[in-house]
Amino acid sequence: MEIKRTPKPSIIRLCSILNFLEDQENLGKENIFSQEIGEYLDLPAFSIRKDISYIGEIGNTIAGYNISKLKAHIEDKLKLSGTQNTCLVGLGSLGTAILNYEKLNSSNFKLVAVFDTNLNKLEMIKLKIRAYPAYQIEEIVKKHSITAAIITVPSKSTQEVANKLIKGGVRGIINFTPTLIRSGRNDVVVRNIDLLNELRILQALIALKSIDSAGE
Amino acid sequence: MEIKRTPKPSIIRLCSILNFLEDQENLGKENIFSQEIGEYLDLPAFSIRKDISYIGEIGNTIAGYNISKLKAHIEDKLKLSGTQNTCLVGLGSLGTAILNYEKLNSSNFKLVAVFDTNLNKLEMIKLKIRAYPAYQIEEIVKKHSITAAIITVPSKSTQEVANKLIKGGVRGIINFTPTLIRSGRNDVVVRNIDLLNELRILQALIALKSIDSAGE
DNA sequence: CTTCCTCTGTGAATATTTTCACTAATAGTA
DNA sequence: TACTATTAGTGAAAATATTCACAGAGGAAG
Ligand SMILES: NC(=O)c1ccc[n+]([C@@H]2O[C@H](COP(=O)([O-])OP(=O)(O)OC[C@H]3O[C@@H](n4cnc5c(N)ncnc54)[C@H](O)[C@@H]3O)[C@@H](O)[C@H]2O)c1
Ligand SMILES: NC(=O)c1ccc[n+]([C@@H]2O[C@H](COP(=O)([O-])OP(=O)(O)OC[C@H]3O[C@@H](n4cnc5c(N)ncnc54)[C@H](O)[C@@H]3O)[C@@H](O)[C@H]2O)c1
Repeated sequence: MEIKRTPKPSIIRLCSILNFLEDQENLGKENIFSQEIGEYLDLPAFSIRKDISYIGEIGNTIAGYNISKLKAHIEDKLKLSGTQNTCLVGLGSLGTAILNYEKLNSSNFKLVAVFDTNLNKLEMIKLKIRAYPAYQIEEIVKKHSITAAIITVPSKSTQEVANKLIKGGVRGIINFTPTLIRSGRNDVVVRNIDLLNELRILQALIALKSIDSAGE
Repeated sequence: MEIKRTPKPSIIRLCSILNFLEDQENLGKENIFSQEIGEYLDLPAFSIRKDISYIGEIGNTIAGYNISKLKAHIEDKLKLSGTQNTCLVGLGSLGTAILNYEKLNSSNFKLVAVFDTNLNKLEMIKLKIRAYPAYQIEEIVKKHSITAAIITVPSKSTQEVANKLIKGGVRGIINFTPTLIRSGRNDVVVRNIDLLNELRILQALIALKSIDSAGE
């Protein structure tokens, strides 16, 4: 059944499943059961099967899933195939760390530009990725058809940078800044990742778990 | 009503609300309406009120919410007050960037230790935070009652590091590594943050939005 | 003192997501 | 062939979360 819509949580889990499948394929595995995927993601097997079922029938009743087939299927249905031109804004300590992230290079996300206001820093880059001053964001984003961006600038510049990116045509932003971005449009997706907020969520969830288990 | 349990998504949103309240308080604001909070978080006002209502009545019908009162109330109910001893494992480029994160210093999360296997790197630290070799993780975590940890080691060492941390008594882990952690226990909370996975989720959600709006 | 206005808090309705129990497929085996 | 064992796929039930519409609170204005 093609018409059924996939719940957002399922989409997010499918991305994690994809990641796991890549690892398993690199380890030389060819087939995998929902059970095994579930163990990795700490979810029951039926939940994995349900997630996969949203994007169509693909498994085999006796050998489980063929890894490369399932991988291709998820990529296809979630529109994860094809190269996505990506950029990074803010070449401070966090931005530099992200440039070192080797796993990104082997993915379909291609870092084609980095931006910073500070020209001295720009001169220090030894990487092959072209660096530009921040005032060129809109122009370069357009020129290279950049669709996704990673923001690692000081908090107060976040919204300004986001505005420029969106104006240039970026449709997805990962924001490592503590300032939330408002895009004002519903065709732009933003994921905010803030360490302090994550720590708080962690702490609150731990407290919740304690209550849960007290009730058992 | 005290007995009602707070949904997990509400808890997570309350953490973001708290963050916003801090900013507003620093800006000198004293009172705030659910409407304003909602605009910031891009949610309807009734949703903000509902979230707050889970932790009890606190608002005023004419002036909205008193910011410092609401802040204290959220902190109290979500058990976010009190100092949490925290550590960082893996002092590479990402770990170093995180040590620079100034906002953490003004929070209740106190970084009391950093760990690395590489002793040369340990010698290079100029910070006040004590650094230890990785084999001391369990011992130091116990000694300082560390409850939360941030992992930024190479992917293959992730699970091993997590095991040591949990053995020492850590109950919350933020994992910046692409390898998911399995704690094997339900009193340990893990938040996995992987850039590549986030980019994929972004891309998949953008595709989903396109479908959505096509249907409108 | 009454009316009006605005804002919170919330029960109930709706929507979404997860869980469960079962069907069907397939291969190995006696 | 018939039986067993194993695993995917899936409707339906249950659980969870979001949305909505309105009651009630209380200050301001006349
Ligand atoms: N999410 C996390 O876990 C986490 C961790 C650490 C830091 N941070 C946040 O990430 C951001 C960057 O942190 P950092 O330690 O790398 O800071 P940093 O000061 O080292 O780097 C910021 C960089 O942005 C550049 N910049 C400033 N304004 C700019 C603009 N308008 N356009 C383009 N570039 C601009 C600066 O020149 C600098 O190179 C901060 O907002 C910080 O709070 C987040
Ligand atoms: N989530 C993200 O956005 C993101 C971005 C970049 C990198 N990463 C990931 O973060 C991790 C660290 O990245 P990096 O660029 O800082 O790498 P890095 O190599 O610069 O640093 C890793 C550090 O961990 C130390 N280390 C190795 N084994 C250890 C162990 N068993 N115990 C303690 N310390 C140990 C090393 O000595 C080194 O200092 C990697 O797994 C990388 O994939 C994540």
